[in-house]
Amino acid sequence: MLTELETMAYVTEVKLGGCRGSWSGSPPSSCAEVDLEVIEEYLQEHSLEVQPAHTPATSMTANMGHQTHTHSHQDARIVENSWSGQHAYEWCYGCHTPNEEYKGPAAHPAWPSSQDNQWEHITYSYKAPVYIDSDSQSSSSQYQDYQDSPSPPSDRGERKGRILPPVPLSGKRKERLFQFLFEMLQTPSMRSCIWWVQSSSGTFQFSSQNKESLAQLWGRRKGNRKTMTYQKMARALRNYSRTGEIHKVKRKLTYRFDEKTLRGLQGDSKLE
DNA sequence: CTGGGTGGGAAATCTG
DNA sequence: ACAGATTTCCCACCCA
Repeated sequence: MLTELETMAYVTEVKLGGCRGSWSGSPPSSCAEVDLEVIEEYLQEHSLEVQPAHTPATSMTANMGHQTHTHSHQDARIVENSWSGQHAYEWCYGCHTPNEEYKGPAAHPAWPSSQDNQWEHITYSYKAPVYIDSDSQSSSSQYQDYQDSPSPPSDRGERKGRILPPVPLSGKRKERLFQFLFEMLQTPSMRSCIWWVQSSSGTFQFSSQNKESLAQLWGRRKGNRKTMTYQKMARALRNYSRTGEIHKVKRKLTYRFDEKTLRGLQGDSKLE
């Protein structure tokens, strides 16, 4: 198997495939498909080290590349290889190392080719300053308006997850979709799948071309029986508009974390 | 018309 | 057993 460095190099290369939109909204355009295998492996090895030795699940390589192909037996394999949802994730207290290095500002929405030391801690705790993206300071003038949310009717009220009892992770909480999404948002290598449109407001967008890959990654992480698709993942996202964690913005493939949710996600690491 | 997105109801699953 | 959080299906609607 590849060494970490090689893996990284590969990963970054794969997606760096020359595609760069300057602003936030412009997706890393026609970026090559993302190699889930590599990314997932990396994520598992680094961010999820706390996790049960995942099966040498590699090998089913190069299948997922094509997000939109139909899967049949592939599903089965995914199931087998997926680490059945047992994800050691802690919503509030992390078993992670405070990564100061993560001062984010990655001026350009470009893949940190090789200097992405950030990969080292894609743990669940990030430094507050959300990974700045293209647009936080950009000309997103046109996207100012969708701050529509008057103010969360405090439906689901307080960040139930956020303020978890200071109990040691006796029962590890399963990672939630929005947490996963946030994590991906902090992962430079996932830029071709998802990125911040305006990190300050928690607005992010999926890549039209790689959204399926991201969905599959989510599905695998959860250890679902079938392959996760963007459609299904989006359905879950829609549920969030009810509970308030994430809201849809009029823009295509764009969503926005609720303020509280975002604060929780960001502050998560500071709590330590 | 078609394809890509979006919205949701509803039932099935999983997990704590 | 039960509730919460999806997951899975499926259908309707929109818009470019």
